[in-house]
Amino acid sequence: MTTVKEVCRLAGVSTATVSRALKNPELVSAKTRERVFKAVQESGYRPNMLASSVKTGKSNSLVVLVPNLSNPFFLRIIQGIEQAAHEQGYSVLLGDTQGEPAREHEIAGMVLSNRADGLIHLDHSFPFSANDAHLAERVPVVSVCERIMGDKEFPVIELDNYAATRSLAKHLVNYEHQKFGIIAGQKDSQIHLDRLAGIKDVFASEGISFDDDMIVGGAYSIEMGQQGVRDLMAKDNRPTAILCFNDDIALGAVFELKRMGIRVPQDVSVVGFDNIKVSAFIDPPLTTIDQPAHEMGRKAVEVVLQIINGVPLKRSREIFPYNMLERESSGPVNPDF
Amino acid sequence: MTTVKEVCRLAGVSTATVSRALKNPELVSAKTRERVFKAVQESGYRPNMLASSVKTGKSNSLVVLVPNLSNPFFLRIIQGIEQAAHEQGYSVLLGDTQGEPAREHEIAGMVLSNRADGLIHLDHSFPFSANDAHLAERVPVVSVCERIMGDKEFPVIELDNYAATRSLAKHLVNYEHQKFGIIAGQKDSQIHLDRLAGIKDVFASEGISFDDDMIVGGAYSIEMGQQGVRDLMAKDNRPTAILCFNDDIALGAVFELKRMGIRVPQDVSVVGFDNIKVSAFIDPPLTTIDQPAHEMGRKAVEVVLQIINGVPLKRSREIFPYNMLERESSGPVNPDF
DNA sequence: TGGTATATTGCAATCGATTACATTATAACA
DNA sequence: TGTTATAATGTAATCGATTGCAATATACCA
Repeated sequence: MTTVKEVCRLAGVSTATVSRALKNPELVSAKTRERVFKAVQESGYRPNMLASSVKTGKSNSLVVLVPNLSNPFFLRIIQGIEQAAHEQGYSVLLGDTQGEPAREHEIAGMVLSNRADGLIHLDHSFPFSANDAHLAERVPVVSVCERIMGDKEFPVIELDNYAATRSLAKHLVNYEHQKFGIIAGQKDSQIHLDRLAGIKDVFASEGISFDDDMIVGGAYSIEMGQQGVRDLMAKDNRPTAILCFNDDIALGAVFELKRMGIRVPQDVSVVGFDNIKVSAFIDPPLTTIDQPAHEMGRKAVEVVLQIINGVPLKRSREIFPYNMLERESSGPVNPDF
Repeated sequence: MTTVKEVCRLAGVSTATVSRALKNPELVSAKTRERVFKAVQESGYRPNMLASSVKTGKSNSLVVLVPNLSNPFFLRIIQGIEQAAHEQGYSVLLGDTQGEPAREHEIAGMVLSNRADGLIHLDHSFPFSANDAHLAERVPVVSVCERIMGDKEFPVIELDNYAATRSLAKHLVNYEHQKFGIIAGQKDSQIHLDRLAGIKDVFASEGISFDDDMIVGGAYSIEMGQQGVRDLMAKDNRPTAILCFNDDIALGAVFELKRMGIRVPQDVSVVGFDNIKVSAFIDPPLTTIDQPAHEMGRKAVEVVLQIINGVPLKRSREIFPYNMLERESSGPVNPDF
């Protein structure tokens, strides 16, 4: 591999000059600069990023922890992250944890071993091992769309989940629905509680009775949506409206309802959450909450870089606006169902 | 940050011993080893990966070039890559190029600057800039699902695209279809040619006339599928069967056909390619070619690591088996359409 | 117990950059 | 032209690890 030495030889200057010519050209005379550039060109020299990182102490990369790469919603966030990071000269390390704590610890450890300067977490778990917990104090961490559990409060980029599900619930209540079902994702997270609270508060103020028995689910997947529908429809008071805590669940729910011969939305209304791309193109198009995932990803980079650079944060919680998209999967209640 | 020095101090040994205790424990006596471990524990020491990478010359990471992160098919490949990489102690750098050559060059440059040891390319473009082309000679590169254009032949992990589209075409011909439309993705790639050849050869041997005029498209997106359907249906001889070159296109095609009041598959059959997750859950479920994307991603890692480690490759082209999934978006021709 | 083989450990060079400090060249000015 | 301020360059230390070689400690054997 060609190193700076080779360039020195070709240009007849010292390593210091080469380094300066490339990083701080203004410190080097125009003549020498040209000579160095030509030597770089000739030799095909590329500075060894790792070596410079050792010296500067910055790896110029961020690591992103994803609970499950197959969820297309995360993709939009990651895309935003990747773009913003690149604009700032950072590269993105990807870690798919599959929800396994061991993997999380391992990947989060990258920040501790100088492989990454900061961590963006797309899940609610505390990503470090108990052993490393105290080390995590000094590590730049931001979470997106979820709040990280545990003692330490990390900055978070999120949606007003409470208000968003309120909107959804009101939307359905306006259509005269009285009997509801909920297919949730992971139930141990803060966003689950927020979303549930939003719904229940609407029910309470509208005088709609709701039993926790009508909450099913447990994972953010299409299959969970199918299973959830089967569970709900087996109950005594079948719901006429189903709130799904993400679009994958809603997709599965719609699919399963239709398979069972139940019409959407004529018999049962279904609403989702996230607005993944396909939601607009299924039959019927899904009523859902649009999260500005791309922008949220970008914001996460902005915030984590502020922490890295020691810029004080204006606030530790960035709340993004949501947008309820009323499409055709929800409609007036069917009294005969 | 705690460095090896701190551990030395606590354990009362030299840096060499600490390094060995951690990397080659068998070279250190049990007693000292324990002392070192305890010191590591106490100090919360984490070896600086970058520093060790400088010395060893290996970054232990791979960079993945994705043309467009919003295509869910890539996700499955990336997931396979990420898993396999992690199992081998490698981490994955993600680069979303958005098809922009400048971005590609920049990201591919990571391998040249020692930031990554190898490159996995999910597109057909030659990823290096003209300037770096000669440097690319010594760089471990593998492509997945696409063949990289240019003089140099890189190892490739791919499907037998020719045979796969043959199967699709035969499947439709068996249903007595005579009038076909194709909605393609990027038309300048090898896989496009392979897929087209497969279809045309079936047509030729079956005596079906086909005009290139019936090939529309140009991008692998849902919107392209919609546009493609509009283009095809505006033609004099409307097709009764449409071959889409990926599932996103097919999704858009099905959506648009239904929107136009054309039934799928009763009036028009639609087939896709890739088998993304949702394809099984739309209405109607999509007939498509299942690519073992996850396995292909894993294979890509295996191959690129072989190149990195100087293990001679058995073959430079790994062909994976495809699987045609006959679902409900395709059926017998409707003579009255 | 003495001597050799082997297991442990430390010293110091090294990886490929960056950068503080020292030195030399150039410019500016009286 | 001599002096001083400034620009340009070089020397060598440094970042935090790894590792070849040398030195020392222990084990083994006669």
